[in-house]
Amino acid sequence: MNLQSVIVSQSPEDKFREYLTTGNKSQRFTGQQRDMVRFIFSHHDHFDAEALISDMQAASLKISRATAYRTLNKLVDAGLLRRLELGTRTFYEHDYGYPQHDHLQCTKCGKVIEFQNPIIEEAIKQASLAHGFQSEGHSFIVRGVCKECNIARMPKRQLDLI
Amino acid sequence: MNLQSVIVSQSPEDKFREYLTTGNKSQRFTGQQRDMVRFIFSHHDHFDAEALISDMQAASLKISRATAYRTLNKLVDAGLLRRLELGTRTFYEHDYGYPQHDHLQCTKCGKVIEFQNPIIEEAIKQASLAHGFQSEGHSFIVRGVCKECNIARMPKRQLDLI
DNA sequence: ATTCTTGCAAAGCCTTTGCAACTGC
DNA sequence: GCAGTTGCAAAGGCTTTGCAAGAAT
Repeated sequence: MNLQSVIVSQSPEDKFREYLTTGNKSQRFTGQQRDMVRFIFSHHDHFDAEALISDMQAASLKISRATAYRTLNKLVDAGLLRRLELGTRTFYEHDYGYPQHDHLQCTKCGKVIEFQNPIIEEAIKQASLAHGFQSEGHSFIVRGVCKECNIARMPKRQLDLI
Repeated sequence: MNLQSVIVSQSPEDKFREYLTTGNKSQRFTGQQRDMVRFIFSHHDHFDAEALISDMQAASLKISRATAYRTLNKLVDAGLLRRLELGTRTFYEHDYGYPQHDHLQCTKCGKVIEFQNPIIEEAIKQASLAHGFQSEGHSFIVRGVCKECNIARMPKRQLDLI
């Protein structure tokens, strides 16, 4: 996590519980779901389903693939997680308690860097207005090479010039 | 296509031929590849592999799935096509001869609207500078509801107020 | 002739799903 | 006890790939 958290009154676990029982729904909050929520909100920055499953298994937590996928979908629906489509793979990151931001993705090492820029909201507003579009969300990913990879790739001679 | 084309000196076909033989490569330009390039650059705005295959078959052009996928990858590599990751599906759009732009995607009807805004380049510049990042490209997709779908969903009473 | 491309079908990857056993409420 | 959840393994999409036959240069 690089950005400052947003202050929230409920714990992720409570928020999820609330979601599960809101409206006409009567979904259950199971032990496995509780483990997932706790694990995700104490450990991960952004991750994909497979990484979550193996990390939880490594932490001796019981988790089956099917349940992991099913619960991830619920967590997104509940507003706890945000889906992050990097290339063609789906990653997840904290949504609840974490500010809106965008991403720089390094094509060499795969690292993902978060950044914030209010200009982007402005661009969305302008484009929406121009096309009578009602925006609901966005995905903005800048691909390139991060500072570390850039230095590593640079021949020594060029480094001297900095 | 909604935006004004960029003037290019070579035909897409010639540019692809050039790519195939540039450097140490000695790749062949086959009839099927030629059909694909011609078809894509005369018909499609943006499309996915399956749509291309069935559209070409409907036009009585011979095309096998494997070759379509292989050639699409080459066309991206050659700079003729740009990959457009919408959600978790891969679409393609013209890159050569077509200006840089971004997308509004309607979550109701699936329509994709192109827009241009120089502010976005500025945002990329700022974020890259702040993180020592060397940007190579980006993907910016705004999800929401397009004008038509918005009107269709609106009760008659509210329409009267417009 | 040589080397690359094609086409089929099989395999890969990620994700969803049918169904019987199980469990939270 | 009822309705929702789990877990397995199978199936679903989309994309890649091994290999023998075919085509471009």
